[in-house]
Amino acid sequence: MRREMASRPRRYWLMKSEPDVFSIDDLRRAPGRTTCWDGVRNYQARNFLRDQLAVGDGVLYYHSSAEPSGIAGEAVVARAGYPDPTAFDPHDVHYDPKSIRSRPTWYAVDVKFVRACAGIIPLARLRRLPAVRSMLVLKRGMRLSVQPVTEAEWRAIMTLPEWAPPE
DNA sequence: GCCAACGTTGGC
DNA sequence: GCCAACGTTGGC
Repeated sequence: MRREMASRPRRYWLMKSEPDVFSIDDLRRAPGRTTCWDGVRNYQARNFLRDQLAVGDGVLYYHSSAEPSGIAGEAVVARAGYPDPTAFDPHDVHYDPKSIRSRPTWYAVDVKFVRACAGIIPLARLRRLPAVRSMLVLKRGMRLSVQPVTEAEWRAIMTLPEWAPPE
C-alpha cells in the first residue's frame, strides 16, 4: 500500500548569528548556499534543533551583536537535526567530550539561503510593529539562539518593505 | 565598554 | 537540593 510522507504544517523559526562570525552574505556565498548550523550549546535550543526543525521550515536569519541588530534575511531548513560534528572534534572550539557518537549531546541542522533583506529590519523597528509584538526576540533577557516564530509573525515580517529590492 | 539577564557549575 | 560564584549573551 502506498503511504503519504509524514507531513505537518510548515513551521517558522528565528535563528541568531553574529554577522562577524557568519552573516547572511556568508550564507549566500557558501557552497550550495547551505551551511551546517552547528555549535549550539544550549539545551532548549538543542531540543528545537533535534526535535522540531523540519526540512522546508522557514527561518528568519537574525544578526545579533550587530549595528544594528535585526532580521537580515530568509533561509530554509535543508536538513533536519543530526548530531553536531563539532562536538566530536577535539580541535574545534565547540568540542564537548561529554558528547559521544552513540549518545550525542548536541545537534545541528542544515540551513539554506533564500534571500537577504534589501535593508536590515532592526530590532528597534520590530518593537514598533504591533503585528509582531509577541515575538520572543523582543522579550527582555531572551538569549535563545533558535526561537519559534508563529505563522502570523512570519507573515507580518514577510510583508515588510525591507524585503523589496531597491528600484 | 557597560551591565542586566540568564545558564551552568560546584561546594556544602 | 540550595544557592553563590562565575561565564556568556547581547542590547545599548
